[in-house]
Amino acid sequence: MTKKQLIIDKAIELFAEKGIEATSIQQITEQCGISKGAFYLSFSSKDELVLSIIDHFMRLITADIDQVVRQEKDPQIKLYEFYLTTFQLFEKYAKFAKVLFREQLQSIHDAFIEKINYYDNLTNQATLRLLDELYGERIEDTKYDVLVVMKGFIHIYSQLLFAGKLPFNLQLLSETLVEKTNIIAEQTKLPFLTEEIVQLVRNPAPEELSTSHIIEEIERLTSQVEDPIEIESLSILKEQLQGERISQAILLGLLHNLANNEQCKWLVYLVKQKYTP
Amino acid sequence: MTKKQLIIDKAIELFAEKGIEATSIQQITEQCGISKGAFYLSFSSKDELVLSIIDHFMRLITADIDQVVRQEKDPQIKLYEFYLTTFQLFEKYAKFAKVLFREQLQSIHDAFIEKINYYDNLTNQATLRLLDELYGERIEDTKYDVLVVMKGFIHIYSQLLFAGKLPFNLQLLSETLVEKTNIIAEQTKLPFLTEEIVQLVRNPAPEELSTSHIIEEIERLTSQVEDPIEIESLSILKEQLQGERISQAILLGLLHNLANNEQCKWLVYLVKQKYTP
DNA sequence: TTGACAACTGACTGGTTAGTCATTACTATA
DNA sequence: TATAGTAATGACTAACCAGTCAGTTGTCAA
Repeated sequence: MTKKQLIIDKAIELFAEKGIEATSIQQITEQCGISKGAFYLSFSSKDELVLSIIDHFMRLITADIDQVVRQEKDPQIKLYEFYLTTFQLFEKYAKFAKVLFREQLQSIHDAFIEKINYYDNLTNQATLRLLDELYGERIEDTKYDVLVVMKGFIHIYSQLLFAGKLPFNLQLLSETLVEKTNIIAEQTKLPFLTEEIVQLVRNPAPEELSTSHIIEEIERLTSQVEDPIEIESLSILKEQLQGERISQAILLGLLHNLANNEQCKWLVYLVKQKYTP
Repeated sequence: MTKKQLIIDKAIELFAEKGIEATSIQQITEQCGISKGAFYLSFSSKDELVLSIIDHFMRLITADIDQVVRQEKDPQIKLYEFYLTTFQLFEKYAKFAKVLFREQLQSIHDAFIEKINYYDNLTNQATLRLLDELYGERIEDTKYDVLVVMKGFIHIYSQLLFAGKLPFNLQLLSETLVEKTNIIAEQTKLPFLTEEIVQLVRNPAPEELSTSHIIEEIERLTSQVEDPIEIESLSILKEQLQGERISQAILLGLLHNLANNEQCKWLVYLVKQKYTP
């Protein structure tokens, strides 16, 4: 484990316990068994640490959820898996999720909200695509309401999950939420949200999806991954993206090689967003 | 306005802007135009200020919502009014509500969560009574889920309210939530929450409802209210509660006299809880 | 063994915090 | 006007904070 990862792990623990604001760098370095100076070799400031943590976890979560929604499957099953994956991710990254819910509207720094909003919007996009597959034109008027209600379900049941000490039956919970979502989507006649939310659910900033940004991510990963297949895949992927014609078959094959490595999930997500239908 | 009230008002503003943790006593006193020492004449610590603020607003909110639910009306109309009142209260005390949502799961101090939970449970009790009126036995299996879903609706739409700069059409929002609530309550077959939540929605601590506690509240108010009718009502109320036989007619009449004064709302709520069916 | 370089340390700076308390200003009664 | 009692002040303490940097330690190659 790199020093950076160690710091992130311990910081998350402390943030979850006491909140970001109330946790000092001192306490984090003590928990890590390193000196204060060593912290500043890995991160230039406390803010950078927090932003790194948000990026780190939100990328994992966003990529996983997107992957579930992109599958070629019965949309009803995907809806179930969407809920289940979401709750499983919250369980897996419980401490981070606690921090997230905790500081939610809270700022300390506008940059934090902005970053969280950015990833939130990405997930909203994926969810809207799923809703379109599920109900299509039938919920044209109410789709934003259905989206928001789904987020409300997730939000409030997550709170219970965190308040109670677990373990909950997440499969059963997801089943009941699928039922509720279908009922709401099929029966709701009155829309509330129309255009206001379009601003809130705005498209993600496009610069993230530039080819050069993706190439950078590949180069970053090249120095981190160890598996030879993955290294070669990254190398070929770079060539493909820089070449003139891109073979979908090769692309998908390469992404498949990389999909199981947590570090590469974000890259896979970015490439799929940009180059696959 | 008392000095205490001035401090509460300005503190709420600053807390809403920057969060509780990030707001110093210094800043609060500067905003009030008083010295640091003067603050400590009104509150013994920052924690006491925060707890006072929570009490102050949660009492107003709890009492108002309880009053809506207690009316003798068509339950469907009460459901609508329940939502509308909730959102109107959030709008009225927007700054406090922001602080509440902001620090939500956050502790800084366990005492804060405990207090918020206490009032949350009171509102849950009122909501469950309303659900019983609305759907009775039909939702015996799913009533806790319906309760939680209602809270999810309120939570997530409130977040939108706070994120967007308002103004939203709260009447329309409440109408759509009535529709959604009815749909969920009448159509949901699969229960998820059963007994776990009974622990979370536990009854409020009973000591709050002791007669002596209510008498104390009357005495506290006697030195604060100015309207002669209200002063006399408090005096007679005290006699009634200390006497052996309590006349329901007199009681209700007195409560009616006091109901319009914001300061007295909590007393009215307490007496109704204890002495009226 | 030596030298070069990177990793690491922790005392230190300048700043902010909650809370205290000797002192002063004000107010009301005699 | 004199006096007693209360309200208010703000300099002060001790603790903590993020971030810095001169100096130490560890490592590896020559």
